[in-house]
Amino acid sequence: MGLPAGGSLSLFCPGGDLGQPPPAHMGIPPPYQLDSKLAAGLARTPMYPFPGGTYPYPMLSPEMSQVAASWHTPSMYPISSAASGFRSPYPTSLPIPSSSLSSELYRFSPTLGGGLGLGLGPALVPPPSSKADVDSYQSRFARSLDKGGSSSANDKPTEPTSSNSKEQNKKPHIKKPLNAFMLYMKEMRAKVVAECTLKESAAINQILGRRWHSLSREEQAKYYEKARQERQLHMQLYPGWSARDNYGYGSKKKKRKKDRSPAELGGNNLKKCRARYGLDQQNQWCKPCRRKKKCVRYMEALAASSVLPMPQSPCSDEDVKLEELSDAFSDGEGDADTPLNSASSPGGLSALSSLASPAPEPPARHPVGTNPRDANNPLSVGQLTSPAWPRAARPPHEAISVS
DNA sequence: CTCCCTTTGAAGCTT
DNA sequence: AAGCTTCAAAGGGAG
Repeated sequence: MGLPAGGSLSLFCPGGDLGQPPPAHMGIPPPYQLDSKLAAGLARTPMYPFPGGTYPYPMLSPEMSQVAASWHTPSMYPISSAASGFRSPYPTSLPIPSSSLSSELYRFSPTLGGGLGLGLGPALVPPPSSKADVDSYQSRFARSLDKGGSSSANDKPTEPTSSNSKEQNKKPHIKKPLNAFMLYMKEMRAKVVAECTLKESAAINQILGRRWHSLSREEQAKYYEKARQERQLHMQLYPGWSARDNYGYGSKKKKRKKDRSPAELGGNNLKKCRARYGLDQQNQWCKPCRRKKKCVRYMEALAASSVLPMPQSPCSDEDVKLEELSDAFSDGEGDADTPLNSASSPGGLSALSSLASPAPEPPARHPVGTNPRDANNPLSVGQLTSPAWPRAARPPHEAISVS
């Protein structure tokens, strides 16, 4: 599905030498934060299999390295002050450097920064030193938020300024500040897209994820610093804001990847069709499941079992889609063997990453696209320099995979 | 039209 | 405290 049809992604990005994923600074934590999470993250494996033996993007080629270097030229990150501070622990106190403010503002006010805000020079916009300025930024930001609809509970800083009731319904919500990787993605996405004909965000993000790992510490530090500044500015702009405010935002994505272990929830009845019937009995699946939508049976079971109603996505496509992905590599038999959960969700991954131990054991299973049985798989354990799948402990729910 | 995918990281929530 | 979940961006794909 998410895969570029046809498989051979090399077509999408000529000159790709990504078959040699860069260990780069694998395991090197952010400069200011030596936590296991990142280390775990560094070892993640892309979910998009890149069949055909080549990782289709030249992100790691020397050529690209040069490009990447140019991307981080001072002109792009004129925040030399910030850069200079990367090495040392951050001065945790405000005030935020003006550079950071501007970097933040581009995001809060798209009109200021455009899509690739990071590319903006810092001093383009003065920091919201005055309340009027802050209000201005807030309102701009709020206006930029309506695209997804919202049901956020809080939203104190931004009241619905829109005229129509529809927009009032979906109160603009204050979005989370971008983290380092998100900032990086935002900046680099266009370049990756330009270099490759590939446009699918999922695939692009995989590339960006790998590139992220290939970045040097200093390069990553820039983004961590940026992210930190974003957070600080965000706190300034919206003192009372909490990430919790956005939970359930838009009524979608809610618990997208939540119920990963139906068994835990109540046995077979609470299994989704895929888990209950297996791949080879898809004809038994409920219609939504076949369509990769909510599993009605699951929903019913949930309701019947008085478990909290699941507003979303019980029939997580994770499994299904990953099946499909994994099927591209190994037919069927490996299904239960595929790291469905790992592959699936951001949440799952995050959770998994948090499980990572400093010295992860060799992965018991192989992420999609790293099937060692596939000798041609560029992402196979043998070929990857970063096979260390962070999951030292296998999530129990993997057992629910249909065998 | 709506939701999913896919990535990492931050933060909230749950146990 | 540790583990888990959600959300942040993005845009094509799929139903």
